[in-house]
Amino acid sequence: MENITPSNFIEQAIVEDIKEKGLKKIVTRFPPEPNGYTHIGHCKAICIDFLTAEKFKGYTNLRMDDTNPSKESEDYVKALMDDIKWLGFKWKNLYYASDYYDFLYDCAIDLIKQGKAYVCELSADEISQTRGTLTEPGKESPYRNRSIEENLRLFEEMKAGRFADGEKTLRAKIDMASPNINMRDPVIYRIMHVPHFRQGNKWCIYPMYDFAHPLSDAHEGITHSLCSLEFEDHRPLYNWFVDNCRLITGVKPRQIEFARLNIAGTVISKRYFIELVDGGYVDGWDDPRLPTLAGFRRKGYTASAIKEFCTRIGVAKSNSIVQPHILEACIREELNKTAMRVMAVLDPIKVILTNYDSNKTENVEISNNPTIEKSKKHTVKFSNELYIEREDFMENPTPKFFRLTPNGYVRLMGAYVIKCDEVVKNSAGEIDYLKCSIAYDTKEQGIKPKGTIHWLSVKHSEKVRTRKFHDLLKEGEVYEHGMLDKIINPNSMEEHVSYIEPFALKQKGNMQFIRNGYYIEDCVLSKQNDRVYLETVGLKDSK
RNA sequence: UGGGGUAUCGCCAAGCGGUAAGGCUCUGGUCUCUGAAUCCAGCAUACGUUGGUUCGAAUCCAACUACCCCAGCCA
Repeated sequence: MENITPSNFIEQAIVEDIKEKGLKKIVTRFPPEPNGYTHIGHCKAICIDFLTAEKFKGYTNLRMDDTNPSKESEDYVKALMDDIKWLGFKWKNLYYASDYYDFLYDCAIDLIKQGKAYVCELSADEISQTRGTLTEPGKESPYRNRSIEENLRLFEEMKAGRFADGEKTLRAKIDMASPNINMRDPVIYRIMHVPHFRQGNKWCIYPMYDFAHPLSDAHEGITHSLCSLEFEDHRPLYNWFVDNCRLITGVKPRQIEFARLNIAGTVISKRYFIELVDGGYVDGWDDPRLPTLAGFRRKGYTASAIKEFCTRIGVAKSNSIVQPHILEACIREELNKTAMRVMAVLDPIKVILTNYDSNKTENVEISNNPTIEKSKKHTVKFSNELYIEREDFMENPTPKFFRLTPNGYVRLMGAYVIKCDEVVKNSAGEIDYLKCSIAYDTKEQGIKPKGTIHWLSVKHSEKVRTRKFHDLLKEGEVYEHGMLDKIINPNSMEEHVSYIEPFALKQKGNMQFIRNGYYIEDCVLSKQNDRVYLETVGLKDSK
């Protein structure tokens, strides 16, 4: 642990702490509130929490921050755990803040006994009104100076359920004139006659985050409590509880904040996801259009690529907006090496081979992944009627167009070299189909086509459903559009074969990805910020 | 106008007083049974602004400016 070179400001701080405090073990925690599914923002936090501890040979606890029973449920707990496991992280202990309710209650009693907490009878509105403003100090509550005995009795009665929701609160007695609003006698316990998903009806008072979090951290021996920037203002309060609660012994945890993740063009917000899911605008939490881990997984993203992304974007304190191309690059880099490829034609134009027997069918072997030297192959049926990509034919070619042109040659991926002999048009003057012929003797004739294109046999391909996706809040139209190599059997495919996404149709470099023919089961065209994206939908969990 | 933060290439981001890492994007070239991938090369005299200290500053000091967060009995 002595020779660790810090690679960000958090690790730097930890190295200093190790020297100054003589820490033996670094312990972090990932503390999600079980009220929603894991999203890419959580992933960043998860990576920071786990990877930091890992670097110092320490460990990370998973703690469900379940201090508000009105929002939380067991379903989310399970989903959260599944997601973290899927990412490949192993927590040392699984805890629940609710496991500490007794301890936390004792801490509150201790604070009261020290005259550092009091039962307040101000209503929520009154507390709000007496809190002061950003520029003016607050007013002290008339209940602030009750006797310790009375506070003890009242708090006991709060716990016993004598009062209605909101009637009383327990507040820390700190400083109503503090320039930091969090220090103006924050509420630490509120009355909520709501059953807790794990505690049932045992409690009707629940601790607030600001109180429960630092004490939970300290209680379970967390040395570094890493959280996002918006909690910077809470740090003095965090330290106040750790310093003032006499039940805390041992190493005091240190809170360090980092900037949360923002991705351009993507909303990362539980509230927003809930709206979309509950409103039926998306398929569910795992809709591939959502930046949830479940959505990414369904879309074919891999855990390692997502983790790589989190590593690449780094950890800092500046509020930055990461461009999605960084994530895309991570996905592409990995999937390029691992994903099985098949041919897919999105915008077909028919090719009829005049010198190929119309009753004949041939099996063509095509590599599952050309970047793998001894890649397995899959069989694709070849016949006299084919579809090629409309974009791969140009009637009046530009000088550097290497694909199919009238009287030009092009190679059909894994199959023959063909020549376009005639462009057949309909009455409207649009291309109906192309009459082509196979050049069987390319070698003899010295024909070396510069281009290679993908294709599908008309009678052996099948349509896939695609939808045009205008706006996340509107129902998309349905289009029949696009073909899929029929030979593909999803069950035989390895994990993560579904890559496509998200790429701009107009960006040529990225177009190559679809042209390379990854598996598509169902596509969605989405338009965001004037860019058109194509994403896969419908491939069920690949786990 | 109170408090807490942040400002380095199109996007992330290192740097911690000794003369601007790296990744993504982009641009050339190479190669190729998909114009992809690969490989090779290029891409900040410049670090929010203005002053100051110093032989020397992105790094220290001062004053500005811009943006973010805080007035839940949410986390």
